Amino acid sequence: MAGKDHVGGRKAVTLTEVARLAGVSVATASKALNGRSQVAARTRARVLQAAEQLSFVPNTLAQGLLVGRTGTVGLLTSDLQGRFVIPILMGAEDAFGAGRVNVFLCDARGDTIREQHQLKALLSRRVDGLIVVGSRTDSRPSVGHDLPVPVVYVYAPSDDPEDLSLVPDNVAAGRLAVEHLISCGRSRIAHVTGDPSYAAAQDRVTGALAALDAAGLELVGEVMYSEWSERWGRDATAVLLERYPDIDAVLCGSDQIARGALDTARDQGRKVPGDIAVIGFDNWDEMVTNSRPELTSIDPNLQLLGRSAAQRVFAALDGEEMGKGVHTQAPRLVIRGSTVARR
Amino acid sequence: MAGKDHVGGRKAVTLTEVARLAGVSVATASKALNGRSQVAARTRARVLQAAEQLSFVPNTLAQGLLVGRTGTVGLLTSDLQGRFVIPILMGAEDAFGAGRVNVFLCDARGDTIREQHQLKALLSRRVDGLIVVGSRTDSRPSVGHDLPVPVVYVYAPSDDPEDLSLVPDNVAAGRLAVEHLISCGRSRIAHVTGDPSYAAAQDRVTGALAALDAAGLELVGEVMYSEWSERWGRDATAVLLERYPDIDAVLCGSDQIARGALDTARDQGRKVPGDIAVIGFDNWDEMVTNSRPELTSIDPNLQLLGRSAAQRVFAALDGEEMGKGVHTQAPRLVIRGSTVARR
DNA sequence: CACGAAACAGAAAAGGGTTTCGGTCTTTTC
DNA sequence: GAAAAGACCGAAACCCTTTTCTGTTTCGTG
Repeated sequence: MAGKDHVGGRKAVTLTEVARLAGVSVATASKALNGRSQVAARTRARVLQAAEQLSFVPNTLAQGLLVGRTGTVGLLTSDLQGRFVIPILMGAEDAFGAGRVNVFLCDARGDTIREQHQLKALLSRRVDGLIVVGSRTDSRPSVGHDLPVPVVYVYAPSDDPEDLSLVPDNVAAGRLAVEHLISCGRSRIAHVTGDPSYAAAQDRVTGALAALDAAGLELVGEVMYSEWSERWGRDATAVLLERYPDIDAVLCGSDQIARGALDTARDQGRKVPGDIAVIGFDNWDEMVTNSRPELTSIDPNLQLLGRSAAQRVFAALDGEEMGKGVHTQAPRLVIRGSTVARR
Repeated sequence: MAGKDHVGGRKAVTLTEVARLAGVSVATASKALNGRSQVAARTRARVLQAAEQLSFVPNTLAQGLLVGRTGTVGLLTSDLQGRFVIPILMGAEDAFGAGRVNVFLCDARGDTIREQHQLKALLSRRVDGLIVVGSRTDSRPSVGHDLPVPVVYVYAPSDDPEDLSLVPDNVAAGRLAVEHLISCGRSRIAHVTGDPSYAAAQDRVTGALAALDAAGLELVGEVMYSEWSERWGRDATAVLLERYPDIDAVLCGSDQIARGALDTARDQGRKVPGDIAVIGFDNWDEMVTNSRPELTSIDPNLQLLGRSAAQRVFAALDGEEMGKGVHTQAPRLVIRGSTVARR
């Protein structure tokens, strides 16, 4: 008997066994366990005790077969590795966890074939909904328009305007950053950012330039594009300080670049934030709290984004209209020592 | 018809509908789709075409109901946030993805009640196996001994020796680090590490001391414990350099601490690796490649750990003996510029 | 005591797929 | 020409749970 299902374990208990032990029919057992009213108190107690004794757990799959809902959602990501996916995932898992929904996690590793495969697997599991999470804010191909379940795209929007996409508002983020720098009394602001092929980079530039324009200011020099690394932050800032020694703020396209900027400023004896203010994007905890000084950053509120996605799927399940188009999530400014001196 | 299931979608297609379209019984349709031999070639073609036309996807749940297997595995983590869980998760998801197993992801947020809840949910979903991932290498309470499915603990071992646990070998890691420093000609080695309540910290110390002992050396000063942060790395290294100016290597308990050490060394004009070698643990990509110089580190091979866990569950499903006790995963030394000068 | 009304228990169907078994139709062989 | 063999298809059972509907018992009341 042992070792039949697996070593040391027993097969899962079914309602039939509970009913037999309690000496009732499965129908009665079901009603007793689900609090239906057509069961005598004594009978109910007997059933409950039997269920307890066998540590019975109802088979959600069989339940789902009846109801037509599985209470599961597929979360299809293209890049788990990436920092941005995790907070989104947590937000979604959190929102779902509250109701009794479980999440299937699939990582396509950025491979389209693989993604199709995973998609099919999820549909065959009859997920009630689908959340597609990308690793860049650039638009991505839709997974299809006439799927039997609602789909929400997060972080990376779908290229099909009929789909619903939830993305961080990087234009607002750029604007917010510059407004903060200006409010700190800065006026000679330079911008070092990452890979120009990223929509995130372009959007932040757009927002930053708009905010500068609104204040009657201009960016110092050209936007410096390259890669999202500390190294580039260091190198670019070195060039910047040589070419424009009088800048009083560096707007950095990511927290990593910002850390590089802080390092170079420090190396060259420029005080932060006294001589130069530095601000980053992403509010990546480890980067932001370990630098000297701690880094002011724009938080894209990714966890909220994940939660919203989950709520949208919930709503769609309840028959609500799904909505479409790209919706943005407002960012949040987190002020630390790199722009405002600590008393 | 539209908007019945959800906006813009259609209900999932069942085998019955395919059979009707093909003009055969469900039995025949099933056999045709599954390559059974008792179907005429022409009939089979008709069924396949019908399935194609309706884009039929078989209901894995219904299949699982028959077979008694769902082809799903629960992955129960206590802390998704943590850096260590993700690589493990990826390794497992990867290994499972190859076979047709899908992963339910649950995050208990470090809450025991919540964990029990999730566990019950997973069992009610009839997962075929369970992987429990912790965020520290300290042992954790077993989720129970007589569950109807095989369970593997990863990173954080179970406190029940009857359970199977897979953990990184931190003793070996400590040893490996010191051996590397010695092989680089270092002999005056100090150790700055994190929170002493972490088994990881203690184990690495054990390994390090053993390696020193084997080489006839002694640690310079006491082990310096505090927290796993860059700040502590900086402060501790400053103290160290003042108290023992002649040290030629700092063994750091994490990559973060090591980055702090690098910063302080740089501030004080000590050349790395010329004057002082620095080595960290975890091989955390962003930390390790962005420092000046790049950081030598011990990689705990977490992805392999996740993969092993998946394979163990697979094996158990195939009726193999589960095994028990704590098994360790050998670490890997990754040499970079902080211990060996780049030509 | 008899009748109606509750109260309670159980049989059966449903949900989607697979499999077994039995039946029909065609083909081969003597 | 008849019997045996094979090829092919379909009815029905099964997995597990819920729900509806029917049947039985008990109780209260006239």
